[in-house]
Amino acid sequence: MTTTEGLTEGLEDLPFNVFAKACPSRGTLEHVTGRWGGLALGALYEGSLRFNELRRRVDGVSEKMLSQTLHALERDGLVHREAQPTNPPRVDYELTPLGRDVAERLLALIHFVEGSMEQVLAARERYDSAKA
Amino acid sequence: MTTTEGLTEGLEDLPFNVFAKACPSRGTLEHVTGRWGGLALGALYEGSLRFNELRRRVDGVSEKMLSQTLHALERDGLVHREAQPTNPPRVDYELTPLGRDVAERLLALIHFVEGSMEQVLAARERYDSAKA
DNA sequence: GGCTGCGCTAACTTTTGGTTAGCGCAATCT
DNA sequence: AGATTGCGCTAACCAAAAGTTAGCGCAGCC
Repeated sequence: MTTTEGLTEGLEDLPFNVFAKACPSRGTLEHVTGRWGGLALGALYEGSLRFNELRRRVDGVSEKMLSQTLHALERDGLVHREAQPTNPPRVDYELTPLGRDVAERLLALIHFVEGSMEQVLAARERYDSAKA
Repeated sequence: MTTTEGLTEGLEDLPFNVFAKACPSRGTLEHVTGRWGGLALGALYEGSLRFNELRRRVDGVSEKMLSQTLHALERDGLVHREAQPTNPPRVDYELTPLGRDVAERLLALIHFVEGSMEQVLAARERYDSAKA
């Protein structure tokens, strides 16, 4: 893309390829699918939320991680951050159009996994009892 | 589900909910969307592969992590592992039907992200130059 | 007038991920 | 013939990421 890169050997037709170690898409994918990134995007899909609202929605996330995660997503252009310099500060987060598109795909995956959990748990029991 | 569980407080209608800290679906989602889980599923979508074939495909993964990742996916019933006790050992991995369904959704997300990378990179430049 | 909530950030600890080395044997090069 | 590489791991160790705790300054509530 930029100038000097040899990281798409054998895949010249596709500009970006997650399977290549140095491809920037891998980093973005990690932001999106990371432990908290996915849940944050999922929660924001229903509408804009303030920081602590989001925090309560995403059960178990620490302030540090949520803040970090949101900054990464904002930098990648998936989330828009609107801070009002009032006191106490009010900061709203909402998905950008690109973020919505990503969140849709993500939610399709999330909901599918949720819906498959019985199968998954059954598979685990089989696996564990076979190995025991 | 099994017998004694009180982890879906306030969401009785949905059996599993990733947003709840203790929900087992969160763990499975992490296996699926984790750094290597996603790439492994993506690579296996094209067909069954041996351990080291997979390792070469997923650029940058260590043997330890790949092995670990595959075991988790196997336990969750997404990947089938077929080991032949020959020497040198031959171990083939392939997706289960459930794994295919998951991989399809995942690939939709992955390909969308790959296709959006120019926008993402542009957003990053904007963000970085604004903050500088 | 003391307490909580707001949205963070800095310092520290724990957990996780990653790296290196080795395993025993078979097929492949020299 | 002898050395070298590849196979699919695992154990031991080390670096990086995530989690935890504390604190910020002010506004509104009790």
